[in-house]
Amino acid sequence: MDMCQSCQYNMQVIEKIKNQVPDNELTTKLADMFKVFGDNTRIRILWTLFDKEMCVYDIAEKLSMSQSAISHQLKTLRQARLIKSRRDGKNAFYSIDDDHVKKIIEQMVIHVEE
Amino acid sequence: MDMCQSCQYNMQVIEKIKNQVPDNELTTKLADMFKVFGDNTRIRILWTLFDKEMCVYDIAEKLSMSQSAISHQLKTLRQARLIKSRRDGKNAFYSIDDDHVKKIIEQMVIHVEE
DNA sequence: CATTCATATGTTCATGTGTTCATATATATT
DNA sequence: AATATATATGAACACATGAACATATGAATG
Repeated sequence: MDMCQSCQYNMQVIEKIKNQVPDNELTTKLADMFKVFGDNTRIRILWTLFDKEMCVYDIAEKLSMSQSAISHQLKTLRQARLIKSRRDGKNAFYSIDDDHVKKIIEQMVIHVEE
Repeated sequence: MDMCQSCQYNMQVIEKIKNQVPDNELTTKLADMFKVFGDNTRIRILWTLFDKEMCVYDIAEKLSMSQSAISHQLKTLRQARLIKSRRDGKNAFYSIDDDHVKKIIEQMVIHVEE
């Protein structure tokens, strides 16, 4: 079967993982990154930003949550480099920072929907 | 560019995600599943099981942790259906339950290693 | 059936986490 | 400069979580 670039990359990763003692530094990084995804509010924020940028107020409104709660979670997501922000006057617009973020969520959707 | 089956599936998922109000039931499932991955011990267990089944004692030994701690985490992983177990005499052998588990970890490895 | 080995589980404790509330900062407008 | 609007931040609280410890269960073996 033909394999796209992304799947070829995956194969390389599998080879790297196989038969190795788990590297604690790497697994810690992985776990920490999974933790950032492991909150309903943050997933909903990422979902909301999936294909467009939005300002804080609009995210809060869309998710029916307080501006403060959203802002706190945006900070967490920004620190993890999953989203980026840009200021435009009084507003701060947030968007997904990395295509991997989408792939990771997609993969999990595939998993939980089976 | 040619796309493999897996990537075509991803495209379908993107379409599903775009422009939708986040479905709270789905995002909760996603977050809960990410949470299970979001612990260093559990990631190390999954890593250890990546290409072979192992019994509890050997996992504990390999990760230099107590049998009790490993057993507790195995229970969490089993409840989330990420691993399955089979008994053979006195031993319980655990293995990855679903190829998605590998893909999800691979995707995250790709992400954190950039 | 008593013992041993492998695994599972209940409880406790310390630590981590998410939200709320109050307040601070930043930018635009008058 | 004063005010309004948008966002960020700090502290506090309730709740979740992971490991340690003690103990229970289950299976093999004498």
